[in-house]
Amino acid sequence: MRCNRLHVNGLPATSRRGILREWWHKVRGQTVAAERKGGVTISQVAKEAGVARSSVSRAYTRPDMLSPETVERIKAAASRLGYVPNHTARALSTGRYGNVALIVPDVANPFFPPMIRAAQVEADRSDFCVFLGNSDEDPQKEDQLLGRFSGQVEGIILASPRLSDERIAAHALLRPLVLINRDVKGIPKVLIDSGTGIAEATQHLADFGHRNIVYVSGPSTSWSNKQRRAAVRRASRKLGLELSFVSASVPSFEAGLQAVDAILAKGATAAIAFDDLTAQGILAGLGKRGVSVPGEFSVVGCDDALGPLTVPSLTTVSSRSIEAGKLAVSLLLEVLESRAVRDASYVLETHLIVRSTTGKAP
Amino acid sequence: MRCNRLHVNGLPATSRRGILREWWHKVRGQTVAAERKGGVTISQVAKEAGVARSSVSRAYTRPDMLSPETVERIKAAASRLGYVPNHTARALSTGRYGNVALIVPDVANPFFPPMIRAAQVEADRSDFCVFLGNSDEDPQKEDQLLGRFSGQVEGIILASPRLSDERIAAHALLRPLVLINRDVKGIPKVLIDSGTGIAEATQHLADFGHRNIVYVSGPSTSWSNKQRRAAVRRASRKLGLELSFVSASVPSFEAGLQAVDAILAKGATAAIAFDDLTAQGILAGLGKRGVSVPGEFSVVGCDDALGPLTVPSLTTVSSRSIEAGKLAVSLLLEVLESRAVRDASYVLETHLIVRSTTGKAP
DNA sequence: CTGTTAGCGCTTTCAA
DNA sequence: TTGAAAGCGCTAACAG
Repeated sequence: MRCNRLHVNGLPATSRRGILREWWHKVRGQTVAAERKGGVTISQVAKEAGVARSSVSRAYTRPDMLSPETVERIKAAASRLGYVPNHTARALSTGRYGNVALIVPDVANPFFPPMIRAAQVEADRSDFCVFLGNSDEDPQKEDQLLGRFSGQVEGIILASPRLSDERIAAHALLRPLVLINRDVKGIPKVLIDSGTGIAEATQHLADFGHRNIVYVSGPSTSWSNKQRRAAVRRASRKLGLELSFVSASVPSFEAGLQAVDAILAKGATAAIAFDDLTAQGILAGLGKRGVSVPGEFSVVGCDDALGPLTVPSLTTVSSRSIEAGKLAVSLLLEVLESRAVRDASYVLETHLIVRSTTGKAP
Repeated sequence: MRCNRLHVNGLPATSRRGILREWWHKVRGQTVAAERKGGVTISQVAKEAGVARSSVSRAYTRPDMLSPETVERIKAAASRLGYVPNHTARALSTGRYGNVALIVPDVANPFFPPMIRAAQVEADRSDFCVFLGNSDEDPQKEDQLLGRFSGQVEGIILASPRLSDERIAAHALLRPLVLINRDVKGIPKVLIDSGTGIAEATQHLADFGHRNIVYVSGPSTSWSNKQRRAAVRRASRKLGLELSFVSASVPSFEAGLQAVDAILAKGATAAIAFDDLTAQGILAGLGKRGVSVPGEFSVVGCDDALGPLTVPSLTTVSSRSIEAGKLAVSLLLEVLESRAVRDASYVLETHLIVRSTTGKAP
């Protein structure tokens, strides 16, 4: 009974097909019908089980609406045919995709992977798949990704966007949107408040007798950067420290390395970097110039992206990126469920993690 | 964790809607119709442009079939309404999803992000979106993800799968599949041959006078682990080194840290670790026990996941994960295009990168 | 409880 | 070059 149906339409199958089919049977033990393009449809199952198509549908979505035996019979027929519900068709019909998108500026920046992972896990718990987008720190690209995704996802999470407030707001009207580390009015967000940690860092340096420090800033369109910059400024003023700025526009090891000359030229004895990657670059540059850390110079990073993994281990500000990823997803799902724009902000505070790259001023 | 401020703007939902709509007009100047569920449809554009729905469709998919003015008129109407083609509906109709999935064991393992990024970029070049899956090093989870994705993607890339050959083969029948760092007969794959690099590493240690070394192995289901293990074994035998094994079943900093006692107990003077994360953990553990590196003990990692970023910088084996990601995608797209299972294997060779964690045997 | 009947938004023959 | 119409596979009223 299994194999006959497809042969009836006459055309001799190529021998290649034959081989494939045999293998199929060995591996899965399913009927030939399943070999077709996409797969078995609801109609075939309906016919096989002798019920209406809607009943098959219900067997999967609202089994409680059917008699147990019917469900049983349908499921049996389905598995006999190797039926798998078509996600896409379902989405078209319900308007629910069961997908969310996550867009980050750079997957390879160690700040993001833990966040991505957390988001992925959380989405999975609610049976959502996640699209990942990498904007390469480019607003244009970000905009483009947003557009491409928005047709097939329930909602979007935008992490550390480099896009303008206006464009973000525009997209937020098309799809539920949740922001991470960006504050746009009316849009739900998760903010990692590195300000608190940065303030502690500044205090920490002052305690060690540093009087002249520099903040090595990150991307100009980054909310986090603005926030951190403001925090050092505020704290320095309060503590009477001399503060100057050096800019490393892209957060990377390279950028930090290249910033070292400028940093040293400022006559500072300590630097607070936009992030750990930059800090690590600075450390490398300092080493290359024979400046010892923390003996002659102190460095603090931000985001605790590398953990205690490096030597000397980096004094940094905790990041909470894992919680942020998880929260963003659950916030998004909540918004989706309530179908209302909850203008919520979760703020995660941070603190200084003292390790080995800071010490007494020389 | 200090205090998390949760601030929710508490306007009643109804009045918010009014405000939202007004804002909409300000920001985008679009019609209220666009506010509806998903967005503007082909029919609305058709009406606006005074043409048939099919023409609107053609304006996007086969503009050459239409007169230039008609296309123009349609595009104009479309942008006036803010029309965006519905990816899902299109997929249902054509059977082409325009998506690929990438499944990795652990996004947060620094080996993968560069690969993910490369894959993402390459897919993007051909206008494909990528689903990201994180299996958490769990075969079950991997299987599950495979199932969930397969209904909405063109093809799947499985990086360093922990799944059995049988299950992989089974999935390969349902969807085009490309493997990274796994060798299953009949399935196209990209292999990073760390064997060459590992052999060099062993030679390097022998040159430094080490006679007793240990290989700290990774996940038992990992193809790369088998390959590396075999490579050290082969090289050690050839060089007449004494070799023992310690197992760190999950590749992580933690696992490396915990393996140190066992390593020291073997009486070895050098260790080759499954990957850089593990190596870094070993380094930390050694430091904790006051064993100096490379003075008293040499360590070599694998995958060059951390670059020269750490201090002392890790002697390791190059990884080529970026090329692997890129290749895997282009291989997959090629398979999709030709609709034939090209049983291709790309093999990327590696080499030793000598940095600062290896030295003369004590 | 279950079947019938419309669609979801788009593509794709087939005619005109 | 364009339009009409028939689906893609599934869900969701609305009747029985």
